[in-house]
Amino acid sequence: MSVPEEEPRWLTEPEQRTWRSFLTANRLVFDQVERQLQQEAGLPHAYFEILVRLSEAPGRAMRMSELASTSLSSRSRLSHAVARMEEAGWVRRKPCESDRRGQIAELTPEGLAQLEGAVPSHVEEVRSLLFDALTEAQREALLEISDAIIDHITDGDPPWPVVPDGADRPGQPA
Amino acid sequence: MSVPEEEPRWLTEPEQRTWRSFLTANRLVFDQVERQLQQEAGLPHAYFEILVRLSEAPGRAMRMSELASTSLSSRSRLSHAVARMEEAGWVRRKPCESDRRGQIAELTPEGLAQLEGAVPSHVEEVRSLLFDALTEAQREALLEISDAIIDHITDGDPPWPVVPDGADRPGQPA
DNA sequence: CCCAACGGCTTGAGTGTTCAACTAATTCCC
DNA sequence: GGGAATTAGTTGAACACTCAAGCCGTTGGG
Repeated sequence: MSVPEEEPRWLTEPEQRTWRSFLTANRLVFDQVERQLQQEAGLPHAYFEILVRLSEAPGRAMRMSELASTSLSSRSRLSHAVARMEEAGWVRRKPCESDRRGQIAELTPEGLAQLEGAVPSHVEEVRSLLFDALTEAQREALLEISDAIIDHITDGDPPWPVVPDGADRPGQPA
Repeated sequence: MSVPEEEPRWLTEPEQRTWRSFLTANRLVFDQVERQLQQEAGLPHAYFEILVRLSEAPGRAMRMSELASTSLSSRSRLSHAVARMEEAGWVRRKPCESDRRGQIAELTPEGLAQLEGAVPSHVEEVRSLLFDALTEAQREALLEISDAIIDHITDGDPPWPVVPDGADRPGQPA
């Protein structure tokens, strides 16, 4: 109804095509990842990511707020998610010693088993959806592009370290 | 719980980094697009996309099933979404002449106004989130990569024509 | 010391998405 | 032509996410 006074900088035609393709590619990939994970392991991708982050943390435990930011989740979302996963027995909540406001989420053995059960087919799916479609040069370009976007948006303050520090097991995609 | 018998093809370390960055970049971009559109125009991105597709269709009307596939929406999702947008007065349902099972969704003037009100700030957001982060070469690479992914997944049968055919107005991102 | 501001986390209502089940019209094909 | 299979679309229940509000702890001046 109300149109801003200034004419916005429209997208050029190539930009628009890029945006639409980017959007489409993303929907296709992530919708399928979501479906696959839900079917094979009965968990949404957001939960999977939370479990991955927890599994990589020292002691397989992490402060709620830290877990929220590393898994790109709002606090609210994480709260709901951990509540559900606690019911499922995959996660335990513990009070935080140093700050009585805090909560620590800890991955249970059952949660780890759940995660490890979900990983193989998920990895397979990611490979077949994404990497099988790309040449090595494209893969590399995609990494650089993604990092450029992340840097731009977070202003050089990425939500998690680029190189995961968990060293005792093969890396998990998240 | 049940682990497949064959060791899956693990992701290489560069592949894993690429996947994580891709995932992160995507979340950052699309979460923000969603938030922005919700705040400024009070509609989710999925609804916005539906309105865009409708606005580009001849007669600003389209069969439900066609609309579903061009907007990358499930039939169920579209049904719910159109129901809501019909309540809001943005869309009208009409019976389909040639197939009495069919329904035709038509964009109302109010719906068009809603869309046109939402576009400028959305375009601005897309530009500042995505294109401001990329060089022209990267933008081009992103287009090629996205198209490669789309082709791979849809097996050369993209859900909508690459070049939008609406000609009487500046292109809208979706 | 105390009160106000802040930070960490949870909660509940509202909304969107999914999945499976369902109705109804159409097509296939014997 | 008639009945099975298919296609179009809707519906409701289950679930996840968002937003705003709220509850404690903690911190930082006066």
